[in-house]
Amino acid sequence: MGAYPDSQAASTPVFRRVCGLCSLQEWCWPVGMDESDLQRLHDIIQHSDLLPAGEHLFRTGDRFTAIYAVRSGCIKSYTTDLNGHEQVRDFHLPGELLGFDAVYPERHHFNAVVLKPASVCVVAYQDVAELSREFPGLHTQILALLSRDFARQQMCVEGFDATQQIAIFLFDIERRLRRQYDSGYEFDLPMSHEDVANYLRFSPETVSRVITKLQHAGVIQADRRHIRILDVARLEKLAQGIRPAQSLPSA
Amino acid sequence: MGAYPDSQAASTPVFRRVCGLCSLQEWCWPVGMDESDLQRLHDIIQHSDLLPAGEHLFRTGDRFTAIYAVRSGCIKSYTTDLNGHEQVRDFHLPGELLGFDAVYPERHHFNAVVLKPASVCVVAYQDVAELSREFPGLHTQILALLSRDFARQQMCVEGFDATQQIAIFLFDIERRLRRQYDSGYEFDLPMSHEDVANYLRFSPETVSRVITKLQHAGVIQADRRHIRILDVARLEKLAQGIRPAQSLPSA
DNA sequence: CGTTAGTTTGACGGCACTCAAAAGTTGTGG
DNA sequence: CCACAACTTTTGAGTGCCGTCAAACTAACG
Repeated sequence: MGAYPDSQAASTPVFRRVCGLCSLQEWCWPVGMDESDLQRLHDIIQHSDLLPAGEHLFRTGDRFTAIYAVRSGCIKSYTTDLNGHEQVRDFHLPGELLGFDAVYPERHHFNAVVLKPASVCVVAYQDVAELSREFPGLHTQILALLSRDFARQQMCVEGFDATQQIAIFLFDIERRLRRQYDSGYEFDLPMSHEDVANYLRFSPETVSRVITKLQHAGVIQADRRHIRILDVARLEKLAQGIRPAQSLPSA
Repeated sequence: MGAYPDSQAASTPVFRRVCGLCSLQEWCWPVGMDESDLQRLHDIIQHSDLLPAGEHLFRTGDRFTAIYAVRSGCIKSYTTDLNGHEQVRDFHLPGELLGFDAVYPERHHFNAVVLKPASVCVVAYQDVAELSREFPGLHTQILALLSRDFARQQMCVEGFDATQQIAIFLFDIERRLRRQYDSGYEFDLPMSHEDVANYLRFSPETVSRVITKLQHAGVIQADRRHIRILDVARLEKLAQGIRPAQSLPSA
């Protein structure tokens, strides 16, 4: 599945150092660093092997030690409420950060589990603090990434009804996956409909029904998790909630 | 209303320097700074006069120049979608920051308007960058505040139904107002029911109905915006979504 | 005192949830 | 390779929560 080379597997159990030239830089740290700076950065950042689905990066209550940058695959963050009900908080795709939630009060607020086999970069938080003293732009960069992800996450609950929500979701996921590999508006959802439904606070049945509806309307083509956007402009209109002359059959 | 002295009004139009000892420090910047450090900080931070309701701190698209810390009153942040519908994003109470949303791409993503006459502290973003070079802990502190506010905001959309959502909301607002002034679980909502409804994505009628229901159940006492929590434990249970033996009449 | 905005209350309808079952897919062991 | 189990997705029927529409009421302000 990997669209780019991903580690020459080794035997170390958890995280190990790999990179010659960190594939992360182009996504995460485009702060004005020269060759030798990057070398130092690589000495600090730890790259994981490919983590299997189901493995946890951290769990609620774990002590905050490091931040993670997703390089490939997909991470799901979720909480479990007092009734034992799981609530998906976010999906983390390549080029996105997670872990900053726990800066205060130094404990993680949620669980992070691998959904689709993933490799991540790990930076001890104390190293971040140290690094940012040397590279003043780094903290701005971190804030920019948090700012971007925050805005994105907000977007996903803006929908008025299920159709708009899911249009937003599909449009958003496609754009984020595109950062990694442009596949011409055709892609596989990294998560199950059940996770999508949980994330958007709908039932899995509703997700299925809406996708079917979008398909009948000719906006997308879908076979289970495999999605192909046929009419990008129309999907975007739906995502933006253009209601006048809504051309979708309501049933 | 002010629980603490708030500026000896002056004639300068927008923001001006005031403080002898910044009232913000206890909320926002408890980084190990000594007396003289604080003095320098005060030379940089600008304190506003009391801003009247309706005044905007910034609007969508405005260039990002500064971050704001609320000292008193209440700020509402909101967006307006393509249909002209207003969507409330958050309420900002004393001790909370806003403006970091715009670190990337250097434009504000939403509007910020004064709901209840407010005074704020303003820090030019370039000054933040400069300051944090001197005070390594400052950036951690900023991240901690963002982390806290982020977690809080997440919490407010976790509700399963309208009753739980509003219980969460009331419980949360009370706790945040308490930072400023402990009034024994009695307080005035700084925003209209309409804004609450918009924020929680309900209709104003639903908010009103739920509040009435909570009142009949003896959990709170309410007269329009004035709220008094009678049974804190029960409200917290509702907020946490304890469903077994739910003791509220459904009508 | 009149006007306006905000809140409360009621009746009705629709969107999404629940319950239920079938169809398709994936994984496992014989 | 096939059979079986477990899971995911799809589809249908009925229900309920909340939105919409509407009207009465209260508070605030000039």
